[in-house]
Amino acid sequence: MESMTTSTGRRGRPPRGESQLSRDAIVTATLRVIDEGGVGAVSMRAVGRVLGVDAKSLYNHVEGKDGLLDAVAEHLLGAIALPARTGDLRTDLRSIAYAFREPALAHPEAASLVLTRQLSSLAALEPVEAVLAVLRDAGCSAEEAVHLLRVLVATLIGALLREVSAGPTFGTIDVAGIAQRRAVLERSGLPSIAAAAPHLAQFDGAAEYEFAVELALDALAARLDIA
Amino acid sequence: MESMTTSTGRRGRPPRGESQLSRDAIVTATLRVIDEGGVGAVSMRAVGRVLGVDAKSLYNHVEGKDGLLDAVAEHLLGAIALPARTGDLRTDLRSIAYAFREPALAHPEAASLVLTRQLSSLAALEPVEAVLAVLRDAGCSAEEAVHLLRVLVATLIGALLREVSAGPTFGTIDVAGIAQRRAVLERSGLPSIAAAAPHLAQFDGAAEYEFAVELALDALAARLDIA
DNA sequence: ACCTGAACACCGTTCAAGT
DNA sequence: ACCTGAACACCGTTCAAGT
Repeated sequence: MESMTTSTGRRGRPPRGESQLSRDAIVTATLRVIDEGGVGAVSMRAVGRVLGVDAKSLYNHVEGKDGLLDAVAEHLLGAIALPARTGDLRTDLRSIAYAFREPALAHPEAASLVLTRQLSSLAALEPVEAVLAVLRDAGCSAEEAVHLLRVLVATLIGALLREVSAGPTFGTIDVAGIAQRRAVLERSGLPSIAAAAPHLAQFDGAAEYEFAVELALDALAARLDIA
Repeated sequence: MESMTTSTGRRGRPPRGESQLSRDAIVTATLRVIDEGGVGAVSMRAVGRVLGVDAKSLYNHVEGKDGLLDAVAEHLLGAIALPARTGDLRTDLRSIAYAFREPALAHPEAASLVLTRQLSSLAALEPVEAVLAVLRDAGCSAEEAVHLLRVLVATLIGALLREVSAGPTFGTIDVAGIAQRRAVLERSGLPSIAAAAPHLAQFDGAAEYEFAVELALDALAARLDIA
């Protein structure tokens, strides 16, 4: 048993290039930890374990645990596949909105990192550039473009945050679960909630996202027409 | 020095009612820890220290650390002062939106708890009831009311999350800071970002929130007219 | 250039022992 | 009913010692 561990009781760097640690490998390993146990399961030791390496080795490639989580968030942001522009405002913003959702759904447990952390890297700027470019093309001023960008992003982040934190337990068509939530809401004693209970007890992430995107696009288009 | 500590080396409950631990006192103490050091500074031991009590005593009033953070979030939600209804859709929703922002600003470091955690308590339902009641009065169906509620909440949460995480370092009128951020953005090599740099480098939380609220109200009112 | 042993000051939580 | 000592299995991080 003991002979299988990489640690041979010696000290210092292992004799051959058997570990091949890299920032990218670390990020991937962290994503695996997150996918399996959520962000709360991330620890330097847990990530090291996945890589067969001591936790302290990570410090050579990443700025502590916080830097590690930043790196994961940046990786996900970089994974956004920005669509080619067509020239139509609604089409283009809609495409970006859905592209933004993709990495969040691929790693739902990690999504809050992207949505919550303040990132200043270049990876974070690319999607911003894409939205601004579309808005500028539609003829709005730099100042207005920034404000509209921020409202749009706020809406998307809020919607995604709900979707990923509602999670599979809420989202699925689990008849028993829906019925139970509905019953709780009906018993709340709050009239409007009781009346809306059947709809409050359900949640279709895709449909809600679409609704939010279209409403935001409506508002945005209306604002640009009078501007 | 040692004589001042409450621990006398003995075991068991202290002789007199000197600790007076309660769920409420614990929540307040936790808020103090958060205000001073952020959510990351919260630990059972740190909260116990504020109260002059052993960390393990908290377990008699709160379901572990997670339950503690839930309790804080619920406390903040309960602190929302819901306005009286006037009967005008825009006026009423606007008032609720600003009421929602208040506790977040009072404890900016704690805001993410409210915005991020999934709460199922009754405290969390009151604001929902308020919004639904206004929407129902305006004549929209239960189903549409739920969707509009969710978009509205998503927008507010997204906007607040940005505001509190942008923090005082970003928000203030720190001329040097603004200039520096602007320079970074201009050097990014992304054309639309460079062009909008002066506006991207600045952030006025109150103004942005107002903009987001008005845009959301516009969209909402437009949707209700044709429904 | 990069990995680890030793070490430090922390964590959350259980449970039995006390009052 | 409620508080704590003892105890356990964890944390993040520094730094010098190794290759």
